[in-house]
Amino acid sequence: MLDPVASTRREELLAIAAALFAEKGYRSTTVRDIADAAGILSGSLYHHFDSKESMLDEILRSFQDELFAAYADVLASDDDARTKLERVVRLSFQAIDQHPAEVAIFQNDAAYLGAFDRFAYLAERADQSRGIWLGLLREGVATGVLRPDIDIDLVHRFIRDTVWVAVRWYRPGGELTHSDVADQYLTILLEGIAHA
Amino acid sequence: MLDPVASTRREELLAIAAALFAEKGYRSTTVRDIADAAGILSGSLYHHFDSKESMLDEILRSFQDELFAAYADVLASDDDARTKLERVVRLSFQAIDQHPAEVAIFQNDAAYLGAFDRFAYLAERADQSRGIWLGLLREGVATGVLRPDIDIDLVHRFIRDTVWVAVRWYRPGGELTHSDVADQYLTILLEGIAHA
DNA sequence: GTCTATATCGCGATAGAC
DNA sequence: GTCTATCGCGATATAGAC
Repeated sequence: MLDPVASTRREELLAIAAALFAEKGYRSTTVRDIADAAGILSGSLYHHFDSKESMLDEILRSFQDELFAAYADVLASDDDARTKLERVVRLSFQAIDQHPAEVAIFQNDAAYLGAFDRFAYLAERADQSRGIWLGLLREGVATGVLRPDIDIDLVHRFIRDTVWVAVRWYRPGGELTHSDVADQYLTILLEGIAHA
Repeated sequence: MLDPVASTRREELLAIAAALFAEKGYRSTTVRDIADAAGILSGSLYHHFDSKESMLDEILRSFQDELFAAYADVLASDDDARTKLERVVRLSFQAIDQHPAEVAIFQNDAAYLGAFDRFAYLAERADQSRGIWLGLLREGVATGVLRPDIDIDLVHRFIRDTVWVAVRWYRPGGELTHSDVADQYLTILLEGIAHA
């Protein structure tokens, strides 16, 4: 990126596309929708991008790279399993706050996109994420900070789903911060809602 | 329904359509997809149904009616709040087991469909469901069976999302029954995963 | 109840002018 | 960098034969 200003228009268009993909779904968003929102004609988009698919690819790749780099930082620390688990949860809610469109696209369209070679990396990232969670949960049980009678696989799916699905209702800049949501969620997850 | 046999073909076609809508999304499923899966040509579908939209409408309406009738039974009982809460959770996982396609369609396409007058009842049902959950949670806090320091609205969203999103990975007839999943989920929700 | 044939529309993408 | 103009395709839906 020798000249960041030169890529401004390109990034602007990607942001517009991401918002539309998130709102209407990738397949239901037309290149004309994107062009309309950008105030240009559909043909003009092809000056910037090869195809609609390329736009999506660029959006998802840069987000995933950023997210997994952040995960790697947590895992490289020498915190205990429970702390790492909390940090990964917080990181995820932060990602929803900072990149709601990217998360929504991933939530809504990843299953469909995974079938294409071009988006095979989405499945790889999902596997990688699963490995991270299962590792932390196993470590938590082994070191005695988590209950021994839980089904690790099931807990993983519940955590993953509940965290990411929050993108459907969480609004950046709203009353609740991502940190508030993470606090409440970790309380429920770790201690439950039943009165002691 | 004077002659249930006469409607068999119709219901067969609706089941085929529901499975495809669930798998690929409503908008991405073509009437030709449905006709192909049924072994007929696309034009022939219009002998049975007005439109693709009518098919979806019929699928969603009958499912929602059945589900909310079941909720009403639980609410009409004189169980305490915690028991009712558990029963509603179990009922929901049972719905995923028995009507996975309908649940998946609702999960994936309701936000988009809600914008159409024809599907306005989806939003009404969502409100009704919210009312049920909030009522039970409030009652639970008031009667001391739930922690007083939880954010009722947030807990509602977590429960709703986690329960229904399970349709993405739960497989009817698989190793885990819907009852197993409900057991584990209620344990996590009520007691948490942290070691005491 | 399904077929053949087709109308009409909107899609992603392209070529070349400005 | 955006425009005009358009291609080829596949979408929903329809009309009438069998």
